[in-house]
Amino acid sequence: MHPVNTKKKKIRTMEELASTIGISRPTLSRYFQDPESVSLSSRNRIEAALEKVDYVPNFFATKMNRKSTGLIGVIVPYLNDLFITKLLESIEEFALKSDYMVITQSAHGDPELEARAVQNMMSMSADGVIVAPIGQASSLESIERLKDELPIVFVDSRFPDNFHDVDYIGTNNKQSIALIVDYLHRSGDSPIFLGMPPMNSNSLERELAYTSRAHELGFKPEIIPVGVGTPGWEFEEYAYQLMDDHFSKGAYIDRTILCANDRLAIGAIRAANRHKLFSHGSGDNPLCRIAGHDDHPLSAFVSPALTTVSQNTTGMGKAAVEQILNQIVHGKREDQGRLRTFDAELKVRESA
Amino acid sequence: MHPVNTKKKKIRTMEELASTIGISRPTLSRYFQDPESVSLSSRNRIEAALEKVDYVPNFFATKMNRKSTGLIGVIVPYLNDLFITKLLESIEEFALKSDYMVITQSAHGDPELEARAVQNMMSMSADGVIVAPIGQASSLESIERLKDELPIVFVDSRFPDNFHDVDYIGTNNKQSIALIVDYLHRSGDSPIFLGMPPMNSNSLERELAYTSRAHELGFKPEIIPVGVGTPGWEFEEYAYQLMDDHFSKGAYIDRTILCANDRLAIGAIRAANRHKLFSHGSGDNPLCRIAGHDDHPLSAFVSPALTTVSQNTTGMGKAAVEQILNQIVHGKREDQGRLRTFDAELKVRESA
DNA sequence: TAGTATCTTTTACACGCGTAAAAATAAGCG
DNA sequence: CGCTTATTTTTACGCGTGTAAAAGATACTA
Repeated sequence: MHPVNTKKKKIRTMEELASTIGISRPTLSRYFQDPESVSLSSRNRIEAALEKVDYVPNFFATKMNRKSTGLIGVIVPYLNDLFITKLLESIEEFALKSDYMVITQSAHGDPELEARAVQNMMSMSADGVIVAPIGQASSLESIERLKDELPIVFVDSRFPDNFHDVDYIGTNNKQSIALIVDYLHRSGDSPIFLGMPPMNSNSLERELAYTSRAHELGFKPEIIPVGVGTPGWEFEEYAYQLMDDHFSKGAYIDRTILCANDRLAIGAIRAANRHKLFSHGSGDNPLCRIAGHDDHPLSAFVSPALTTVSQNTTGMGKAAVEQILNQIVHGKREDQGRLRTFDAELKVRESA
Repeated sequence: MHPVNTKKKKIRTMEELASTIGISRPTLSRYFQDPESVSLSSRNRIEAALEKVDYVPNFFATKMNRKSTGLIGVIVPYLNDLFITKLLESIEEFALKSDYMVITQSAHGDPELEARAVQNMMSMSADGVIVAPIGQASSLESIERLKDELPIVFVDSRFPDNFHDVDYIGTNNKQSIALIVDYLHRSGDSPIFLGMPPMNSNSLERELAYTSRAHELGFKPEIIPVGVGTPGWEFEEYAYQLMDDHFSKGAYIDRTILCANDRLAIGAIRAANRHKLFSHGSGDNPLCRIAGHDDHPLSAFVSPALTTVSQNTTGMGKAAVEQILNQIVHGKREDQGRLRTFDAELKVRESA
């Protein structure tokens, strides 16, 4: 299979290509935007030529003088989280299906980088921007400016006290937390709650949902106090340290711990394993139970496999794209943003 | 803290801004590229004006008629892998330090999307492109074209039989595998090898390194045959299914298994746990040992914690940026690409 | 076949900014 | 203060493409 070194002739500009074909450049331009907009004869000549030639339209020139850039921006808080990357994959999948190109920028947990990402999106005149904000630390000012300029949609997390006119796609935390709380409550000990440091809206919403459901079920909610120091974005490590500390003191060792997300749960499970709180194989009931939230891709692979509730990342990605496209097409900016929340499904595995 | 709604005046073009300041546009243009290139008096007037105004330069126009776009493209095979995202974070960190903007495109494991990503990079005239190819399935043709047009660097994985003139940054698989093989060999049973389906260069290199080291140490290398069916990119699931199957038949249950990467190891550990192959707490020696490769961010959190060797992602990201910048600045395209491989460190934890 | 409606292509201009060359200003110097 | 040189600013043009308006081609009717 020796590759025939048929180096195609390199063409640099549309002008050049047009003249070699023998048509005018604007005709070619229109062909690239919609092959149907050109007569059949021209189309055939163009496509024949494209076979024998190596031409890539200039990205900047094509986007420059155009009402719609065909770009959808995505701003994510960080990348070292498989839930976020799953969401990102889903967004890209559906954006591509609608012939949009996705430009992704990660804030790497840094508000300044998030602000810069916002600038980039405005600078590129993205048709719309899907934002998974880093949370409380976000620069509201910069996101405010983004909102004034471009259609935006929040996904995963939002700002409950601001941006009421912005669409939001997320998990129905009230439902998902109730689902897992109910399960834990009826299958054993009532759960206590391990939250994340108050970084984004999910953090708060899930804690409130837990408390509220506890009251409805008639047990006393109990929340593990957050640890000291700055936990950063290393959720597993944070939860591990915190719970290892507690377990060492004999605290919580026989409790059912509901974690605000799977990454925390994975850290907590690690701590529990270190203290042998799961008595596998020895017949008796485990002392400790741990449950999570999200259905993180690796949650089925830890031991004991994590009982959790699944977030519908595919649905959320699809919905985020739909909402942003809706704004792009209809240009509607209503007083009240549309909220689309997705119900979670219970994933009973081994840890609870 | 009611935000003072000091909506800054929106300025759309540099022309507009220049006229409100009272200087010419080119002066402003030069200020944005290098504030020092403008006289102090102009600089002060410009900076004073920028305080009171909301202006973002047009991304496309600024990149269009310029020899250097200031863009570094990064093409990754997929995003659902924390090793890749760690690498990505490192690349972005160092690119930003050199005032380059990073454009990331994921192939999502699909050769067609990878080819499209390549097109995008050429279309955007990135100053250089860092490519972590999806591997054997990659469209060599499209990467070849990319190489002809722009400076490129391979990272993580490469094409051993082609592209000898392309720089490569990766892990020194020979060293890293020897490191872990030696450790396993001297601390217990000699390891057998669980590879990944032959998808990228690491797959092959690590298997060869294992075999070679086995011969040097004087034990017979043994490689677990790859499973049937298309394993896709779900390494954990693949390894879990494969090893669960073997363990069910009693195969390999008392062996030391070296996995080609941590994601496989996590799947294998899960299978081993299901078959209770790690007899924790019962005093006797574990029947089975499992080791990985990469030091995946979650490998310390599975149980038993994964013994592995760490890839230096930070160093690799830094080196990748350095190499691409080197090509950009010196424009050198030598016959032989520079290979920079990083040694790994042993991370002894619990699983072996 | 002339005339009109329709479809296609081309001409002509615009987009927002970079940059080389020209002009203006400032600085140095006797 | 006039002249030369160094520095800064401005003028003028170009980048590669989109797109509205004008021109041309085609089809259809009477």
